Amino acid sequence: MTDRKISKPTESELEILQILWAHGPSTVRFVNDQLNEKREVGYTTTLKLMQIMADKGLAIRNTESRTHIYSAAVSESDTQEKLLKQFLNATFRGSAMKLVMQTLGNHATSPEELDEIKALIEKMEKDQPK
Amino acid sequence: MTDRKISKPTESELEILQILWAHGPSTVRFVNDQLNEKREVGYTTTLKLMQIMADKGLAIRNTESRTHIYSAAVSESDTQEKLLKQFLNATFRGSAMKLVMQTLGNHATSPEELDEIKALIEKMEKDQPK
DNA sequence: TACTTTCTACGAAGATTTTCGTAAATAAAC
DNA sequence: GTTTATTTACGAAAATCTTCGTAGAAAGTA
Repeated sequence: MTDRKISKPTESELEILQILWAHGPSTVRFVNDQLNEKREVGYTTTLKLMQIMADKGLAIRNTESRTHIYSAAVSESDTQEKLLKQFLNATFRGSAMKLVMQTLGNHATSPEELDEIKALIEKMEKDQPK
Repeated sequence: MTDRKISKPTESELEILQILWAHGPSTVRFVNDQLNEKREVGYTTTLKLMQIMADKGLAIRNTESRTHIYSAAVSESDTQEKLLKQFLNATFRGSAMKLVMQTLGNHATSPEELDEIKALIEKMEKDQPK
């Protein structure tokens, strides 16, 4: 169905989107091979999921040749932003700060990355001073 | 079933956990009322969910009085940490930095909170210098 | 050409999650 | 004491998500 609003991808759909974002337009075979590097998935399972994604408007498919080519129809950053918002509300009751603190505290971040984050914070403080 | 490993809460279960974390041990009636401030949910729906949560080990119930009292059986921070890890991998392919940047960039954070985050970063850099 | 492989379409089974109706027990109200 | 309201238990329907089997078309191979 060509729905007005694009629905939130399921976990499996997100997995496929990650592959499409990382590798660009791909065949079902390629996506399935990628998935199978992590876990066993049947070919028709992947096919069906990608067809559903095309239906939902999450992917676009080019049917010119017999082997269809699928591409992501939603951008990575838009999707991340939307999912982040939901996750933030559902899991951290909307507290961006708690999420950031928890992330920094528990997940590896290089000194360069920390500097980059600090720079962003300082920029934000400058733009909107106390 | 008393399962060894406590399973990841579903969205609805997480919603209920949030209420239990925020308000402490509660009755089904109270939780249902809280839920209904956001959206319409039937009483027996909430009851069933909470019974399932007790089965799964996500909640503990006290059945001493007729009106059972449920409490969270998992801690808020442990659950956040577990869910964050999964979300980070699924949505940001494991890049903690991208998630932090995206969060700071798009979600309101007060100057005080920004300072607190900056302080954490500086502490991390001191503990593990370049 | 005949055989094999690869691909899409389709439908449906399986699994999980969410919802609720009904019944029975207990408590409260009259 | 009878009626009404509240609560739990149970089961199953509904909704969503995941998986795959089968069939047929198209392409490749001997």
